[in-house]
Amino acid sequence: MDQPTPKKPSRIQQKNRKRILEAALDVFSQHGYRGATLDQIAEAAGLSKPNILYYFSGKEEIHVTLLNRLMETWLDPLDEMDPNGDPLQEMLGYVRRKLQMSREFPRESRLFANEILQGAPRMAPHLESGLKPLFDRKCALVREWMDQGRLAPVDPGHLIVSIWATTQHYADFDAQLGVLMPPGAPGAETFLETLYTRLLTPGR
Amino acid sequence: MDQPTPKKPSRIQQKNRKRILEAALDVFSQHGYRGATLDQIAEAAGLSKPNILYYFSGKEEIHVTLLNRLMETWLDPLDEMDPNGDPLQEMLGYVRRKLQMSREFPRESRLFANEILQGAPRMAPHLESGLKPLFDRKCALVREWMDQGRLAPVDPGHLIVSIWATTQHYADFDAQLGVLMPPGAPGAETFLETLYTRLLTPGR
DNA sequence: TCGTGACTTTACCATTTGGTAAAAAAGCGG
DNA sequence: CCGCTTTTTTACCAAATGGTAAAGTCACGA
Repeated sequence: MDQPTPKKPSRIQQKNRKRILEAALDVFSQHGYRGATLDQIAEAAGLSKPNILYYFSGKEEIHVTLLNRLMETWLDPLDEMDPNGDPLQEMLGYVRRKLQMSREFPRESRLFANEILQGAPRMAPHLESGLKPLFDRKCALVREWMDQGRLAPVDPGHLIVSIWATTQHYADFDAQLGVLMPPGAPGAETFLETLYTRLLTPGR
Repeated sequence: MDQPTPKKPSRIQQKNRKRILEAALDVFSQHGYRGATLDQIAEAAGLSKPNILYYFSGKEEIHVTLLNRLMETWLDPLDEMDPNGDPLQEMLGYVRRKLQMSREFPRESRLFANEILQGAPRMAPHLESGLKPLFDRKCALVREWMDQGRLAPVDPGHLIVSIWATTQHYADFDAQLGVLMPPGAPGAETFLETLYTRLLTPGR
């Protein structure tokens, strides 16, 4: 009932595709799309270049596959925000999850940042169809909370964007932060919790 | 008294170097270092490739020149923070100047972001020698203000980093924001002013 | 106006890069 | 162990790319 045309992928195929994607994530996140080469990916994956092209039709398909996989998990923290929870705690929980995700998947974060920096040439559709609706929904939720007086009023859109900005920064600008602060940037959680608590706590 | 070894650059030399750097800023900021090609830069500058290599010894020298010029102006807003001014107003003024700079020089912002994302291979020395000392100095100033009770206490380092993150985001992630919000993201100034006012206003 | 040095162009190169063809080698069900 | 499919390797290729050599062309002071 579920393999009409695409045959089931063999074990070895699954394994090698995974290895390639893993290697490609390393390379793309470090050098960007154009800066990455198939040879680099091949070496990192421990496979020959033509062998990689046996599993993927080209460089772009690898990249697109990575972006697709990324979008699946990238939006989870935002999606998990619960309309029935305590507003402030929900917001802080989101900040915490997003920061943790940046820390846990810095390569994914950089892959994303690289793509956006370059004008999102291979991801514009995803933004429109995947991110936009969720973003709008959560903006509405936040606005509702504010209207009810359960969060201090600010522009919901800018609020969410600022959360992305601050949390992603720790992954994407690691090279800069490493020069300025003790590695790992301890205290980021505390700082961001303070920041958003003071911003969002209602009633002067 | 000021041309010991390097002869004075002729008018035409000045003009063409400027054109090349202008074109290179376009190209590098859009495609990153490895994604940019000399041919692209040449075309954007309206010069032939070998002609460009008459003015610069190679691709890397153009890039490094841009980064050097960038650092000169990039730190100005932070430098302008006045120890004798009103703490909160100084901080808000810094946020405003930084945001304005991101808006006015988005290419420079992206050039910088690209370089950092890639691990700052051509800029690490600048960070250490140019940015670090200024950063430390301003952290000390902010901490002083907090100790005097003139700003609400938070980690000064994370505070400054968060200002970079939020303000740069508007330039660097333009492609993403364009999908989510009305173009130009009006209201960013207002939002950031609210954010940092609530964070930093002393006394509960 | 003429020579000389500053600037440009034309014609190339060697390497790298994404990608292909086809032969060789594994796997694997029977 | 056989035959067929899946996987991997070897040997290439055309285009792109950073860069060079050397022959012009231009500008301008004497």
